[in-house]
Amino acid sequence: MSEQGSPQPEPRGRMSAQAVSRAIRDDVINGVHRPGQRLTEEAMAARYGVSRVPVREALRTLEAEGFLHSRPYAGIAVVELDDGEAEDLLEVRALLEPLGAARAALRRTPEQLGRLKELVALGQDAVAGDRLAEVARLNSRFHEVIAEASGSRTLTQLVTQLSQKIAWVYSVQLPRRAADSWSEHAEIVRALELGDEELARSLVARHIDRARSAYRRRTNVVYDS
Amino acid sequence: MSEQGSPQPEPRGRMSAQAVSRAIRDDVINGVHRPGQRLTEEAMAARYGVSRVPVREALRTLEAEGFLHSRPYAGIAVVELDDGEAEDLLEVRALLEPLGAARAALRRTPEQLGRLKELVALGQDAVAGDRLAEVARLNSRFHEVIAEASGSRTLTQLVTQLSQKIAWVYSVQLPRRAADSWSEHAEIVRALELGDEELARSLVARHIDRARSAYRRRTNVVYDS
DNA sequence: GGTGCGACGATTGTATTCAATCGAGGTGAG
DNA sequence: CTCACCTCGATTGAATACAATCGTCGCACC
Repeated sequence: MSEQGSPQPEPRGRMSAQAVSRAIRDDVINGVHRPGQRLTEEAMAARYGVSRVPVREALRTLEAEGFLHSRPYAGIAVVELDDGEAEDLLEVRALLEPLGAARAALRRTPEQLGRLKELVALGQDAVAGDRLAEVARLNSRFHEVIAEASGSRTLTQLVTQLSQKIAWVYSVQLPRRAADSWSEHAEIVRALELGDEELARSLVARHIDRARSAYRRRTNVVYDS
Repeated sequence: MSEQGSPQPEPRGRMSAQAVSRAIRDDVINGVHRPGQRLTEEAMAARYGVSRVPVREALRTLEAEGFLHSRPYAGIAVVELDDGEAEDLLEVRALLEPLGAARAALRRTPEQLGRLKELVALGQDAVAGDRLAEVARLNSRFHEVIAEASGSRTLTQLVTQLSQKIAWVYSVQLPRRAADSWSEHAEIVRALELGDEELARSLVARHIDRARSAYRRRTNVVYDS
């Protein structure tokens, strides 16, 4: 454990348990807390400027989401990523997201469509500006919003977990990025706007297939999703 | 909120946070806490014989798992099940579990095979003895063990969440049960023992399809999975 | 010199206490 | 009579304090 130079790395006012949860999750996804690293409650409390109680609640949440692992009295640590983990995540996503997209084409609200367009704009902007962490975050959010638009709470929850984990895997394992996927995102939004169920389904399926093969080649396209 | 006659309904010694989490989850699945019902921290603390702190941690865990829903200062309540929720769960499971079964056929250990055989025996016994809650629990466990045997942490986590939710949906919405599915379970175990990937995949796919159509007919087979 | 045992420090788990916020019920003015 | 406002009770959110447990280091003993 290295000494902590800065107690509050992001002093965005005093955080509550939910905010602590988000902050720790972001720090895990962005590699601030590395896989296998042990997270002591007191260190987290100091880091985020709260007491141990909200920290514990946040850690339980993240444990349930699969980012952390704990055993009684043995402490809590960041999950170690298996080699096959990334491929598993992409394979499962390849099963789930086309289904969600097809439903979203039928059920999306105008508000959701607007948010998606906004996300595409922000994403393309972040790509142009080379802001990697922001690209990853927007990517996850994009797929989460589509899942929400499917109207299925089950799909929403699962896709949200998956896309966050995928962003994590990418950021930890691959320090590169891709730009093209955001034009595919724009295509997907258009299909949703048209309400074309099968087009949305196939576009998302192809989109994710490309991400998978790009990942397999370990080259170029990353942060794709 | 009716008055609490019995402070500790299951006095299995003093519970810790993890045990409280399991206990509340079981009570939700078995309909003790009904959908929409608000769960105050103090009532839970009294019910399970601990203070509010471990209760809060358990509630955060269950919230992340999707059984409960909370908003700041608005309290925490059992999620209300949509009408389409059950079908969504079954549809997603129909996508995921055949994949898990195929992998399990290749990677299952002898220990896991033994546990599955034991579960089949226990399940058939519980069916014969008409112990509904136990049948549901064993059902979930059976599918969870197969997912574990797939060697994919992603699949394990998702299938575990799904099977528990499905047990919940069934127990809340349908007060009937089925016996036959356990003979199908036995068939699946045999395929895993043979190491036949495609047989395992197709048996699980058919198994879940039957559960889905049974559910749609709203008759006979329940607690099937 | 190696090994087993025991005490200490560190960390987690829980309880108690206090502060912040929300909603319901009452009260008074219009 | 209706509605706005305000006060109060209840509940959640957070901090502090205390107890239980684990790992490690050191020492005695074999």
